[in-house]
Amino acid sequence: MFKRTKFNDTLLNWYQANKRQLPWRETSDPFKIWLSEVMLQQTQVITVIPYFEKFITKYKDLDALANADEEALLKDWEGLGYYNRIRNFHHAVKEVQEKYDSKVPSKPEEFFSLKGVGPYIGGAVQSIAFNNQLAAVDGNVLRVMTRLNRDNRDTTKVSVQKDIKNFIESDMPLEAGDFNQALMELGATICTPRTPKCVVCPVREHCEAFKKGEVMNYPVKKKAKKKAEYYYNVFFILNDKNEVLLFKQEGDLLKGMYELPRFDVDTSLESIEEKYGLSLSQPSDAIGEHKHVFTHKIWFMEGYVVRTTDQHENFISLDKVRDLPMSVAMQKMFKMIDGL
DNA sequence: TATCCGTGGTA
DNA sequence: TTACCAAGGAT
Repeated sequence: MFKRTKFNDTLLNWYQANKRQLPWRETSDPFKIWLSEVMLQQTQVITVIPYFEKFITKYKDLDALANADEEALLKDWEGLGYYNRIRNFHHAVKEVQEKYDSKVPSKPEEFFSLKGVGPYIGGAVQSIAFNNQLAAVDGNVLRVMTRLNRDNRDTTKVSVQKDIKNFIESDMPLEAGDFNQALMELGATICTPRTPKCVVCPVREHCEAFKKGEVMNYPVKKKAKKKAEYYYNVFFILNDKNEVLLFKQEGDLLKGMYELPRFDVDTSLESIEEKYGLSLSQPSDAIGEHKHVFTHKIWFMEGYVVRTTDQHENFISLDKVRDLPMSVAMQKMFKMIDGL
């Protein structure tokens, strides 16, 4: 273990002199700080910035977002991924509106009970917005701490993350929010995964891995599973008014987003006709193909055009399609029929 | 606890 | 190309 007191001071001083100007650092509004942390979950700063600006412009305060329609929020979130984040945030914000008079709870136990608030977001918001003495342990912090301590435990384990959180909180500086952000900032800009800039690291004298020349050995984590591959035919089912058949996605993946009919490649046209109660023309030749990579799976999609003269309540004019929340996978499919 | 959730960037 | 990673949480 390294000497925490001196380390804390050195890191805080480095942070004050080197911190990046980020939009969410220009506000003290707990609602906006919370929103930024939800967006930043598993998402890079550079990606989040334009979405954060759009949201705080469109939703000025907690009530504005609480009163918004879920579909409008999903549309604004479109392209950011992990769509349950905004659905959970919407749910949580409505709970704050009802139970806490639209004021973000400054009591950790109340805040942690809200949907989508886990150890990281809870610690981050409570420390940054209310200066509660809690750690915010993200991937940056895990990397920094395991290098400092030559901690070779598997950081994908929640138990290890929890232990590191406790270690940080055992000697938390008074400026808890700044300290959490300092640890993350160090990880994001100096103590990076592939090419850490140890030569300019303000705390390298405290770093056991640096002293041993083993920085690249940390963090230790279990290898990711290979992605499962799925092969689909995706259908543009068009009626005589040139409207397209579209459905709101159910299940876990992309829940709430709209999608074209998507079937395993060996699905017969007859079973599709039966499912929708439509009489369909023979599919066109494939109009394009697209590979889409998710965290745990890969979709290989091939697009086809099919015609029908039958009625169905899910036909939507192509003009209105762009107003619906749509995953990037489906956006790429729709580019195949531009000009059709 | 292990697995599932999006998307874009990098070496 | 492949694998990894990014201010993680729910189940």
